[in-house]
Amino acid sequence: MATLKDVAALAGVSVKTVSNVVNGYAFVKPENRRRVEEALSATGYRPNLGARNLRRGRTGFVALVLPELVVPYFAELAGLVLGAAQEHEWNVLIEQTLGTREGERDTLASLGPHMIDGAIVSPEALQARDFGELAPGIPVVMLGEHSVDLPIDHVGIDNVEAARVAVAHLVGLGRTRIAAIGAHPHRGTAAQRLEGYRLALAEAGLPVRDELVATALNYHRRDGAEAMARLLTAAEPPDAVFCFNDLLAVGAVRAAAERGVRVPSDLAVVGFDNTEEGAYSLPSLTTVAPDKAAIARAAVDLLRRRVDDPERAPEHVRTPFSLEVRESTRGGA
Amino acid sequence: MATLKDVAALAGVSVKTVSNVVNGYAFVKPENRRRVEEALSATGYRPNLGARNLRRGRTGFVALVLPELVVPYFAELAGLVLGAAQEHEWNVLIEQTLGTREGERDTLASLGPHMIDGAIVSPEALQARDFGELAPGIPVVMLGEHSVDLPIDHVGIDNVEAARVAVAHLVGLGRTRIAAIGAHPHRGTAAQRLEGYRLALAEAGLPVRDELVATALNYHRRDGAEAMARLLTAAEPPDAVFCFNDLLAVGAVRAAAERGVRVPSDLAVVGFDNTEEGAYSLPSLTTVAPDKAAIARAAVDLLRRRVDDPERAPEHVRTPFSLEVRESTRGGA
DNA sequence: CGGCCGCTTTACAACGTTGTATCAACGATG
DNA sequence: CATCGTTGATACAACGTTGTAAAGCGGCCG
Repeated sequence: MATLKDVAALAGVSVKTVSNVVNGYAFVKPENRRRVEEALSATGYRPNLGARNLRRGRTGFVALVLPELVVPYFAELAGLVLGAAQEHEWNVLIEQTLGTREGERDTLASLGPHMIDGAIVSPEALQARDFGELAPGIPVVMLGEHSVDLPIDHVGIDNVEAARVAVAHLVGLGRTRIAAIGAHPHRGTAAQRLEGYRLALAEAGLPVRDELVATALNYHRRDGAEAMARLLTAAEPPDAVFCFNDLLAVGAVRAAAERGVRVPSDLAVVGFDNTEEGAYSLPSLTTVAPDKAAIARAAVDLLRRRVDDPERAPEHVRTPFSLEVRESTRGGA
Repeated sequence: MATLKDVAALAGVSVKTVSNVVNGYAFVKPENRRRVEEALSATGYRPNLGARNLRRGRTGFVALVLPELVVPYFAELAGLVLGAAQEHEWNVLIEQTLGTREGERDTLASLGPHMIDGAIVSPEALQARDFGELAPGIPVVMLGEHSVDLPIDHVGIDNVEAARVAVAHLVGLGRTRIAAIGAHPHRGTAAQRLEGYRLALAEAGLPVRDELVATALNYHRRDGAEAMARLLTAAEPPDAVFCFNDLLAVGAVRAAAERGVRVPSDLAVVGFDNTEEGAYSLPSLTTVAPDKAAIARAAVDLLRRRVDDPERAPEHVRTPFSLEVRESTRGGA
């Protein structure tokens, strides 16, 4: 592998002159520039980024820390972050937390100080809170959960309002026994969506029944199916359900179908995340659609600004969302 | 950020002694070891991986190059590769090709020689062929496509046989007008699955009808739906369809449903990849199930061995698969 | 007692790059 | 003609780490 030294020797100039050419320094004699460029392509020189970074103190890597890639929302988001990062000439290192905090702590602690310029973190459960101490000094942008008390940049939608809109839509269909799937003891977003759920019910003068609020410890299809199965055994089963993500909704739809409950006529279903899967499922899912591209872009932009100026005040960017109304709440009753 | 020098100063020993302690060198006087360890934790020392790697010539990074993370198969695979890589103390850098080769070439060419120890590549279209020249000298393991002529390590299932089994299953249900969705001019796997399809038909004494073989330029849900819509306009529409991945199958199922064609009674559907989505869709998808965990493990293992010994002969690892029979081919006419 | 060996530590160089200081050549200015 | 500023090139040091060679210090053996 050719180094600056090799190129310099071939071109008959000093190492620094080659470096200058490579970095576009203006004052190089045309003659020398030509010779260097020739030597560069002759040797197929590629700068050693490791060495360059060591010298410059930047690495060109950012970490994207998220729970699981198998969750389509995160996969879609990761894809968009990859794209956005590319425009900043950043390479993305993906770390899966899988819910466990220890492994996470280790990787980030060892990787943290030197190998990454910053991190975009989609926190699960408690992680948001103690992230500051976990990665001291690393520029971090947080996704999803909005913890105003933390002095950390943050991007996300208004979860309370989004949930309220979703449930209000169900109310507008005339449903009265509206269930929720996705309550979670430690997840900030879960608390916020539950809050929006309660708000919408209150606005409609409907009671909040505890037996209609189902907990989901993970947000996978299986959990949605199990929760729905439980809800359907109630004396008075729900006529609508708001699921805190699309996977839960997919599971819920299946559990309903397996028990002969028809969607949307017997049960209207709303999901969250607007994954492509939900748009193609049978029936297609009405869902809260966060602008994922905007989230990815905002996160990377925010991280860029934080890296450039570590002292700036933390910013909270609120990205837009919309409600995609599809078959799972259309027609029927 | 503390460096070896800082720690050495604090402990009153040389930089190298600290380095020795950090790296577990045996011959350090207990007294010194203790002092160094104290200084280490007092300063919260973290080795600068960039510097270490520059010195050692290894980076601890591997690239995972794949078409798109939004395709669930790749998301699931990526998750598994991340896990497998962790056991080798590798960090994974994910690159999306999005089908375009230029961007791909650039990233890998610049990243290639110095920042990654190797790459696991899931090639799309032509990429397999010219990958050797694209990333000269980088240890590479190829996924999916089996090009025996390339002197490159490779992991994958027997696509011809898998497709044959899938279509044979449809034949076994008594279907006679069996369509295929996913033919592609440049994709190696597409050619192989088509081959298996033809084989199974031939074995059953069924003709291969060109009008029943649908091309799909991408393997997204939309493409499956469009292809199915075309197939259903035929004079004699198919009574079964073998889709080259689950996304195509999901799209096909939806297109069928929108036209009142029932699955599986009117149309039996088989997918490929065994994504979770297919297991929960309505109806759930019969699908070819490659052992994804085995693929991920084999790929990382193979890469490890290649990195350790660049001269070894390329190996082709064939991972197992099975056919998951579900609702989309169960019961019905 | 001299030489050798094993343990322990250290100085030094090197990985490949870039910032800084320096120097030389040159034309312009007073 | 002396001085200055601009242009162009270079040597050197440094980023933080580790491999190498070597040296100091015992003790053991001949």
